[in-house]
Amino acid sequence: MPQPDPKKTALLSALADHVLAHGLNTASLRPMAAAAGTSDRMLIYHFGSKDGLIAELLDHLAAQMALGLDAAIPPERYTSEAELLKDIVGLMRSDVFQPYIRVWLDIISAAAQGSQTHQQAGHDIMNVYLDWLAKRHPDGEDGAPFALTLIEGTLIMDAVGQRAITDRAIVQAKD
Amino acid sequence: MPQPDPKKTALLSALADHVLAHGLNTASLRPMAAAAGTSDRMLIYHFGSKDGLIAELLDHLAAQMALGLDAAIPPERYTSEAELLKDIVGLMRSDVFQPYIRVWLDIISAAAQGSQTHQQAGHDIMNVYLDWLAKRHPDGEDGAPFALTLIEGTLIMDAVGQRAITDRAIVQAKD
DNA sequence: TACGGTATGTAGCAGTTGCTACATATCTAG
DNA sequence: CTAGATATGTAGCAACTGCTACATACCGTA
Repeated sequence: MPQPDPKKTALLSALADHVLAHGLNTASLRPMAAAAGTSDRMLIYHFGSKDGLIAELLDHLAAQMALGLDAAIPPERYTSEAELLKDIVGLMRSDVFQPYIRVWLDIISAAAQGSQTHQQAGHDIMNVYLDWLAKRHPDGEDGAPFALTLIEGTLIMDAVGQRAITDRAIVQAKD
Repeated sequence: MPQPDPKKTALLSALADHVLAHGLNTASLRPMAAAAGTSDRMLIYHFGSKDGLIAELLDHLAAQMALGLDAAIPPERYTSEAELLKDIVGLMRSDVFQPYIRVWLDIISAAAQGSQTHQQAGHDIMNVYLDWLAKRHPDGEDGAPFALTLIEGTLIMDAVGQRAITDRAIVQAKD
């Protein structure tokens, strides 16, 4: 019983835009509602609670980002891990993906604090990303976990303005 | 003019305990004050603003964790990168360090959202950690950036309950 | 003993939080 | 045509946010 529910989907799109622009963990109902052209009252009505809203919103965002990833790097196997890593890091630093990275790090932070909602979403997203990588990595499924972990590390480095460390790390990945 | 200011230091210790137990980004003045045996009024008086408090608190926490790291793994050079990584990941998963990791991921999240205070602290912490690693890594300064980035990645994997990916990644680091 | 900085308690302000009560519209099925 | 679900607006609640005004205490110096 997959119910697309166009109303909710429209809301989620507007909410996603707002969260990508203003952050996830600091988002509160009233500003979100304003951005979506409704009231906090309506958000609770449709999603039951803020937590319910966040759960659906994270699904929506994950699907959105997955589409973007496929479009940016088609599923063809690289011959060099270093090249793959370089392309991905470049992608993550692009204006298109930066907002998603910010939300992603918000998810991580909330998950680490014990939020089941965020941990669940993060867990699923990682599985999708792992598959995505396995299709492109020279070593397929065998190389994906390592590459994925390294890429996540680069997100942290970049977030605190340590791009130089990122850059030195990825060239040394396979030497 | 280094002013240790024992009053502030005592406050910071209590505040650090509270933040390690309850999270950084969700911490507000009144609960913190209660944990430190004062009032929000006094915290503002001593630190000027919440942001000022956070800045000093992050310094305090960073120094505290640096001590813990030195105590846990003395500065002796490993002969195997895999062994070093394994020990560090084990350390980061220990009950002693888990609270610091949670705070660390809070710092990352806030830094990514553009907080100068958090980005600055995160930047400095990474430099300290890089030095720490260089003294223990088989390849010294040449190997530290790679190892550091990989370790940061493992923190994210673990946070979303994907320890299996972490484990597969670190055994493949040097093969 | 009077004075001036340091320190601290009590109240409070204006704004925000997630969420609810209640009334009312709109739409759909019998 | 009418009953019941679906949807939406208006108000409001109690708790909490960072921060400030103000009055008062302490405490070393002159």
